[in-house]
Amino acid sequence: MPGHRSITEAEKLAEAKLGGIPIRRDQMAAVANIYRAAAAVRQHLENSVLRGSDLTWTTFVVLWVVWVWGESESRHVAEEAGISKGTLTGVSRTLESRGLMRRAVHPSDGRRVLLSLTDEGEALMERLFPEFNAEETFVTAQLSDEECRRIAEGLRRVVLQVELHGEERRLALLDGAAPAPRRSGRRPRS
Amino acid sequence: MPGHRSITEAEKLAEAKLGGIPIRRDQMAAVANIYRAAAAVRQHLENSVLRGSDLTWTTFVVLWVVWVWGESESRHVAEEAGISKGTLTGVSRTLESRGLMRRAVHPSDGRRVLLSLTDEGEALMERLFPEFNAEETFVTAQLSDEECRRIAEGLRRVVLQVELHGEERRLALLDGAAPAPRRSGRRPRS
DNA sequence: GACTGGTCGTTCGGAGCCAAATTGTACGGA
DNA sequence: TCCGTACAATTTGGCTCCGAACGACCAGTC
Repeated sequence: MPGHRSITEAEKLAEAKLGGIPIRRDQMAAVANIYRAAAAVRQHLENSVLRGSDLTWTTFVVLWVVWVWGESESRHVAEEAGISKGTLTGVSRTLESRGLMRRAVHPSDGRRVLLSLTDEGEALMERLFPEFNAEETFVTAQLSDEECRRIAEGLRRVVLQVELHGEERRLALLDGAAPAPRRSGRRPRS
Repeated sequence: MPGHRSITEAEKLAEAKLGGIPIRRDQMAAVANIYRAAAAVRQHLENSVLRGSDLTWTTFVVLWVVWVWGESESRHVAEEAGISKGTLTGVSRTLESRGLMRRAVHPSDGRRVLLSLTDEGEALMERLFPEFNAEETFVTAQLSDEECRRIAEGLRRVVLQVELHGEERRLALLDGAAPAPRRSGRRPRS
């Protein structure tokens, strides 16, 4: 498990490494812990309630989105679930093959695909969600309701900051330079 | 981008779906936002400072851990970086092949491997870390220092809760039943 | 020395993931 | 009707990740 050596200690070492160049420690600690917590929570949930139903975090989130919002177009589902359209294609087909999800073409626009839960999927979520929520409660057991709300609100602001200004910021950083292609992924044809 | 439909609205829908079964909303919102924020932050950092040096989040974290803590045994690095031993094997070899990291067998125990940065790796981190920290500051720009500290502290409690009591909890949930094997992963030889 | 049990890192199978390229549908003008 | 553009999902390629199985190694015991 991560974090046995304290983060605050790490901050000091990092600062020493840089010999005087100042570091925003609070921001560093916040980001580091966001990621740690996300990984810990995901791992715990996959290894407790989800494993039993043979779901991963991603498949569960996709099911959850469709369950909550009802029949939806797939690009919206991808957006809500925080995954790319390409990933959703695979995930939704897996779920379809397991009889939990339906995929139908939009009645008036042949390009779009509508996702909805089957009765079986519906039943699964009704059973699973309370269990899931119980584990959410477990992992946050050291926080009061008020603290949970505070944290949720703070993190919402982080997400919003990136959504609203991230693109612009990245462009500014590049400063006109070439956007440096991703190492993985499909290569240009030529 | 995720989250255009509000989470609070989703909570109400989920509760309605369950027809009276109570949900811990604050805990649900906290967990959902932890994950959203982690994904958003990771994406922003990979697409800004890391992309230029052809690093992913994981490779950067591994470099960072070794940079901060100095030469370390690989199982400790995996633990600190929050990745599995298996993943670290691949990552550290990639970094070695790029001349950023050294891998040496432990002088007195032939099983262990010691990881350290090369001069080139050291130089890269000295250049990169301030840039990284600047983006950490960017994503948390809507939060005060005090709020960053509060959030970091709250999330630390979440991580600790899972680390300290997660295993026990998962065993209790299974209640003696078989641990339900993972779908993916290496199969027995037989 | 040969067992034995425990602890390393490594291997490997399957799922996930992104983003570019591609395919297919829609729709407004020539 | 035939284009061209726009926008939808899908395919594809490369990489990441976990975790079970595995093999190398260590220490203790007989």
